[in-house]
Amino acid sequence: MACWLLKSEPFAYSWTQMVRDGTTRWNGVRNHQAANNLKAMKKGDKAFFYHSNEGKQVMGIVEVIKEAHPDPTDDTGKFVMVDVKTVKPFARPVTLAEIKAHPDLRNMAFVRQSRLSVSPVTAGEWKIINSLGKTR
DNA sequence: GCCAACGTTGGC
DNA sequence: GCCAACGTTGGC
Repeated sequence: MACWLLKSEPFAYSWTQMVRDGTTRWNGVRNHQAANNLKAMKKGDKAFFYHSNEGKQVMGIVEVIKEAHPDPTDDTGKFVMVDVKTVKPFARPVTLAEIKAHPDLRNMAFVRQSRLSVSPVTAGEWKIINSLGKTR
């Protein structure tokens, strides 16, 4: 199982809405590197749901339930989306400041490349953030 | 509100 | 095919 991090602006699509919806289509990605990450996702992969801008914290965990398929909101027909479902919220959101302050997390792909909206997470990073978020 | 990082566009 | 100009994202 691979792990990922999905970024969303709370004003565009918030964790609250994710929990309310239960499942959602992760559309709107228009960056090739992010799209390549979407294409690499397999059913059953897990991902952190991160609030960018307002919030700047990891809110919880979602799971890929449908692998990359065409994004109908893309006129060019080149970009894809995946479908995800809510798994569980963190008891305590993990902030960007905490991640940057942690020696084993400060080199995470999404910290180093802040504009990348879909990024890979290593098994070690996954474990640490889970324990910080008090899930298990 | 500012600015760094980075992607895209368009002139050559 | 290069690169300057410009736009966008996202942290501060």
